[in-house]
Order: sequence, then structure tokens, then C-alpha cells
Amino acid sequence: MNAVYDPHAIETQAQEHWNEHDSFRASETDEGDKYYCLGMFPYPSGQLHMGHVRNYTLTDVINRYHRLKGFNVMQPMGWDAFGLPAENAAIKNGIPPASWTKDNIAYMRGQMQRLGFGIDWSREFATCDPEYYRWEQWLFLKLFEKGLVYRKNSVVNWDPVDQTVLANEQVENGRGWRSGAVVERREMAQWFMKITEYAEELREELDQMSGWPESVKSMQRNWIGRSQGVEIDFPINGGTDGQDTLTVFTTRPDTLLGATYVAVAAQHPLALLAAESDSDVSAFVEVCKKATTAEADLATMEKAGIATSATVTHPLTGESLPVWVANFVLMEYGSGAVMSVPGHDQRDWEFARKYDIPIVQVIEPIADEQCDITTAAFVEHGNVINSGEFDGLDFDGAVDAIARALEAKGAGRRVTNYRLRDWGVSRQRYWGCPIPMIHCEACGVVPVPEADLPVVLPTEVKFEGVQSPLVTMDSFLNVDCPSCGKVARRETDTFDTFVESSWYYARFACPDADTLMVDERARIWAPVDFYVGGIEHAILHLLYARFFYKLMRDENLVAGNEPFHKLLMLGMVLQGGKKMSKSSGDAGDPQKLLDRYGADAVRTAVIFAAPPDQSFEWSEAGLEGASRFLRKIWNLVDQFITAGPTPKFDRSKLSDGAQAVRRKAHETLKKADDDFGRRIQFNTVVSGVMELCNEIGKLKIVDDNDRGAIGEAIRIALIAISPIAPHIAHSLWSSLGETEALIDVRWPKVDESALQQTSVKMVVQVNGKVRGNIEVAADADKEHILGVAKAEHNVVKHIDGKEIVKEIVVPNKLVNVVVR
RNA sequence: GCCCAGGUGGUGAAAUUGGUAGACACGCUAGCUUCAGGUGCUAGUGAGCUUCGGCUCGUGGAGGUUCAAGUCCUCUCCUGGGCACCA
Repeated sequence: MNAVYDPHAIETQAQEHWNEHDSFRASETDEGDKYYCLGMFPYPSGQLHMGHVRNYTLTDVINRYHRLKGFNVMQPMGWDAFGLPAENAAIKNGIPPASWTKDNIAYMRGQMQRLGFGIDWSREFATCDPEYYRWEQWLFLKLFEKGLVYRKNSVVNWDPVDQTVLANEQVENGRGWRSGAVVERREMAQWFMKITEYAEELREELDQMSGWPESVKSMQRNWIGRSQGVEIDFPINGGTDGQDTLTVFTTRPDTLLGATYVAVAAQHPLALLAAESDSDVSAFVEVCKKATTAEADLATMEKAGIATSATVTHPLTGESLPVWVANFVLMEYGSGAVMSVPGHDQRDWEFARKYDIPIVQVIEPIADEQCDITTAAFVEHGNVINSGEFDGLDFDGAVDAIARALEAKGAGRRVTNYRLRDWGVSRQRYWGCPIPMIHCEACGVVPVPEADLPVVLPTEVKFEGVQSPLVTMDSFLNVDCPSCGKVARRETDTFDTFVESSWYYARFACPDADTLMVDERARIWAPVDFYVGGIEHAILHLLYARFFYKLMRDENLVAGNEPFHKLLMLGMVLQGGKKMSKSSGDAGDPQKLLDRYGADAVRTAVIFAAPPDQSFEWSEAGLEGASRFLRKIWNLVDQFITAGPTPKFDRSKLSDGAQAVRRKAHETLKKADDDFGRRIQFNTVVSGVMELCNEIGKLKIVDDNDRGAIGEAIRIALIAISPIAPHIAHSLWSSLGETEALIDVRWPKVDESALQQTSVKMVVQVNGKVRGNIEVAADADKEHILGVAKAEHNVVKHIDGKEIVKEIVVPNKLVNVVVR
């Protein structure tokens, strides 16, 4: 072997070995239980950033560890290839999105190969391949047949200057990012998937998903947002046949008698009706149109509203309540109208204060809680007051009594409501999967016949302005109506790119399946055993993917109900305290780090920097240390080999020093196994191996028997570090004279006898403060330990002449003597 | 605004079940080696005090539970992620 660590030479060699032996080719028939750990596939933005390196290194570590444990591992890679950045590049540079994307993929694939990931490249695909996206078109048609897909109007951000729909990201302070024009809300017919049909299953199953972090399950639960309450009909005074009741949903029917007004969204039919005859209302509705569709903006904006001349009748008291139009009521949620109880809802309270609407108290506290509705709403549950026959009831009693009273009058009903809305999948963009629908003047909307799939997205396009080229492309647009045969127009909207990422993990099982979305191999590899990706995907992507898995299950394509058995949410790699983005420069580009330090050092540094679930600010500082550590291992093994081959050894005849190193080696092996397999914390594996190497380096070897034990310790260090730094481990392993390549080796067994200690060090505390250290026999009893502890000279100083109140002995850890 | 995380030395972090806070590294300081160095090695490195034995303080902040709290409870501040058309 070379005496100097040369990462580039050994990394090339190791990768050549793996390629020649097809080490990462996954086969359904290989021995061992299948294991499928997947990192969320990347958007091919140009080059890898450190977030990618971290994600796929972690995935590679987990998969390589499972290889060592004898599993049949499948590690694929693909490309989430549709999306906005490709269009932006096309608009800016005139390069068609398809070729831009292809070039990016080629470059990033090269970087991944350079990093030595154990990927089965035979399974690679990009979501912009028609052979891939044809199957989501196929599924969409199936769902259309089943009634799980429908079309309705929905609000988008409209840029009146560029005449285009904007993504929320493209709206900056209410203005279009390119034109600077004030963005408007505009209604458009869009395709929706009925994810709400699966809301209960998606919610309920979370309780069984023990492999998912509680935080993610909690976020999803809140997102689905099941709430039980009552739907109440308020008759509209002077209403017409078409519009004679206003329906609201509330989770607090116990406060119904405290309602002093009702509020509707600016897009609500009642608001639009009022706007026709009232110019002030009309002006307010216009102002509300000039707002983005983002919920965060709605929630933080100044609450505002306007009274209409309309009134409704309280279903129980018969009282007349005014109807207000308010900017904080969401048309998308519930019925787009709320009853307002300013005494017991803080937002209603602030609104009532602002507009001088009466505030009535109908709930009083049970215990000694603060309640003064002149200063704030009282939002806790309590007992009903000022509510006639319902007075004195507690929350449950009041909900029940009021619901029954409403039901008896036919003015309300108990319902379960979900916050989750159906998934709008239409995007008015070019670079996406065409929605397989046809618009015929005579027949209306007609699905593309299955035999005509895929509807291929034309890739030879010229961008003129910001509009999708499809809209003006006759060769794409014009099509014979499948129903009547007359000339019709294709749908020019494409799918939300979340559709592609909702099922790609199953396609990796069988990327070449050409007669089915996924074939029987998906029943072998799916579900994914371990899914790894950024915490920013905790809700949307993971919820849509779960939804799609159930859709595929219902088409008899996959086994089980959930796509991801275990889930690891990575913290973000930050830059300047923020999520890394393409625009933040090349500081995140790993290329120059790879060139300078090599793949193993980059991998080790990114693993050593922080535990996986923690966000961290990227810095190159760790590279130097990682590189130094690898050099240290190299030199250690080099010195060892120079002294000759590894002799056999008798574990009973080791020197004390060699015995201690051997114990450390087996401790490290045991801890690494636990860290890799159970704790999913790999930075401590690196530090563990560092400690082991430090101890090996310090030991003065006395004889050949000791040398045998050191040879064992070195091998343990190499195996333990191999998932993280596989190239150097591969190289040194063969330099040690091992004939089997490290990639084919199995994780060794811990020798429990090596872990045994004859004596243990313990800490002695007096009143919880450390006052000394003692060493006692490992099997010493409590009395003996206490005796030694109380004899320790510094302990004596602190207990002398005091009364001993309590003595606590925690075996192998500490003694605490409590004195007075 | 709502939901979910996180906050520990100069820096990245460790402390797994309530039991020695700061392992392992980076950086810095001093010394040695080499000497051209992006080299290697040794020692020191939380703050303050010290009679050099030790002592006091210390995990964003305030309170609490406990023999014992980074860890559990209550409140609070700050930072990050998500909020349905960025992926």
C-alpha cells in the first residue's frame, strides 16, 4: 500500500471494484430479507448542494449498514424532474426545459457517483420520462371513473401585467416577482383529487405508525384537523328561494346564545349580493381581491370587515343578527361563513371591539380562572349563563342540549368537519405532466382514452414571454374528440409536481414495467422500510404520498396501507441561518470539497457535523478534521502492516494495555451497532471510532499476542467506519491481507467477555455536589461501596461532624450522601 | 396568527432510562519535529476565585418538583421549518 493517504486514487479503485462486481445491483431473488432505505429524490437544479450530500450520505450509511447485517438491499435514485426552475431557466436563457433538465441530471449523477453512493443505477428514471408519467395519467383516468377526481372553480394568484398565474413563491409583498404588478385573486376551473374522501383513514392510521416521529404525526393530525361540531342554519331575512339560509359550522355550539353577528368571506355569495347594491361593500370586496392566496398572509393581516344591510335570524332566539363581510373568513374552509361570539372567541372579540358590535358573556368559568370580557374573550370551557333554558349546563351538556334543540327545529345537525381540503392538481404551466383531458364544445370534458396514453408533453418548445407554450401550440392543442370525433382542444394545464413525487418510490421496484403502473415486484420492495428526507416535507409531500399509496392499493397494485414504514426527518442544512436555496450562491456546491478532500472526507464531515434530525449551519471547518482523522487511520494501519501480517492471539494472555484496547474495540462495535441500527445517530459512531483509534495509537505493543488483538481492533474500526467512509475502509481492509472484499463482509459479533470489568469508577456526592472519586470491585455490595465512599479524604471533609440523613447508591454510577 | 421543532464553552457537538455537564472534534495558546508547508507529535483550553488541597458559578430567561434536573412540570423570550401553486 501507499504510505501516504491519497483519497482520489483509493476512491477510484474502490468504485471500480464495486462496478466490476455489480455490488449494488438489487435482485428480488438474492438471499436475505429485503431492505429498502430511500432518500427523497432530488430536483435536478444544477448541482448537488450540501443538503443533498447529507440526505444521500445518510441513506447510503443506513443501506451499507444493512448490507453488513446481511439484508438484501435496494438503493435506487431518480429525478423529480418537472418544476418551475426549468421554466425560469428557459425564459431567461432560451434553453428548452427538457434539455436543461437532462444536462443537470447528467452532472448531478456524476457527483453522486463520485461520492461513492451504493446506488443501483439500473433503476434510474426521471419523472419527465413519458414512460413514467403516463402511469399517473392512467391513474388519474381511473380516479375520474371512480368519481375521485372533479373540476371546480378555485382561486389563483393572477398577475395582471404578465397575464399569468403565479405560484405563492413568485408573489413578493403582494406583487408579481417579474412584473411588480399588484397580484389579484382570480377564480379558475381546476382539477381536484378527493383526498378528503381518505381524510379519516389518513388521520386514524397515524396512531399505528410507530416508525414515524411524533412531531410529524402531530403536524399531519393538525393539518387534517378533524373537529366535531354543529352545522347551524341561519335564515336570511328577506332571502330569496335560491339563497334563504346561511349555514355556518362551529365547534362551540354552547356559545350559540352569545352570537351577536355573523361574518362571511369576501367571495361568499351573500357578500357578492350585498356588493351589487352597496358601493362600500363592493369596494371592500375589491380590496379583498388584492391579496395573495397564502394562509399565512391571511392570518397575519389586519382584521377588517364591513357591515352589510343584510340580517339573519338567530335560530333559537329569533333575534336579528347583522351580516358582516370579513377578510379573515376563508371561503375554502367550511361554508365560508362563521357565527361570531365575541365574548368567547378572541378574534371575534377584537373584531367586535373595532366595529362596536355588542359583546355578550354566555360562559362563566368553573374554577378560579380569569374572566373579564371587557378586556379579552374568555375562551375556556365553562358553564352556560345568559342562555335561558340552557343556563347552568356544562360544556358537554350544553353542546348536547343545543344540538338537540337545533335538530328538533331542523335548523342544525351534528357534523364532523375536516380542515383538510381537496387537492387541487391543476397548474397553468408548461413543464409538467399533461392532464389527460379533452374539452369538446359538444361533449364537454372528455377523458383521453386509455389506449391513447401517454399524452406526451412536447419538448421542442420556444418560450415567448412567461406563458406556457402549450397554450399557443396547435399541434398539441388540436385533437379529435374521443366521443363525437369533432375537433376539440386538449387541456393545457399540467399536474402539480407533487403528483410525480407521490408514487416514485413504488416505481423504483419496477422502473421498466410497461404494461402496469407498477408490477408484482412492487409487492416485494414496497413499502419503503426507511424513508429519509427534509423536515420541510413533513406535511404536504408525505400526506400526498400516503394518499397515493392508498389509491394504488385500491387499484390492487401494492400491498399494505402505508408507503413508508419508518421515517427520518432531516434537519436543514442552513446558510446564513436560512434554508439553502439555489439563489444563495455556490457555497453549498460540494464539488470543490470533493476535489480537495475526497469523497470519504466529505461524507465523514457531513455525518460528524450533527445528528441527522438537527439543522445546522454549513461550514467547511469540519472538512479539515475529517480529513485528518482519515489520514490518522491510514497511518495507523500502514504502520501496523509494515510490521508484518496479523498473528493469531490468545485472549487470556494479553497485556493489560492490549486487554483495555480490546475492551474498547468491542464497546465501540456494540455502540456503533446500536447507533446505526436503533438510535440513527451516526456522528457518535465517528467519535467512537476516533476514540478507539486514539487508544490503539497510544498502546505500546509488547508482543505478537498483543499485535493479534490490535489487528482485531483495527478490523473492528474499519468495519464500523465503513458505512460512512467506505472507500478508505475498502482499501485498508484488502491491505490487511483479507481476501474477501469489505463490501461482502458481515458485521462481527461482539465478544461480551471482552466487555467485562473487574473494577468500576464511581463518583461520590455530598448533598448532590461531586466531592470525590472512588474505584471499587464491580461486584461490591452497597455497604462496602458506602464504606469506601465515606472514607475518601475530600468526602470526609464535607460530612465530618454532620448528621447523615440519607445515602443513595446508584450501582456503577455514583454515591450521594445527604447531610444536615 | 396557527401547527411542529430547536436553544449546552470561542465553534460543531456529547451526555441513550432523572445520576460526574462539555466526550469526540474544530479553533486557539505553548513547546517539539520537520522545515517550503493546507505536515506530524506533546501539553493546556467553560467562567471566576484559590492557601494549588480545592471552592463557587454554569446548559436562552423566570419559577417549581427531587437526595439529584441539560433531561420532568408551569410560564416566558429567541431562532428555524410548514401553512395547501417552491421543491
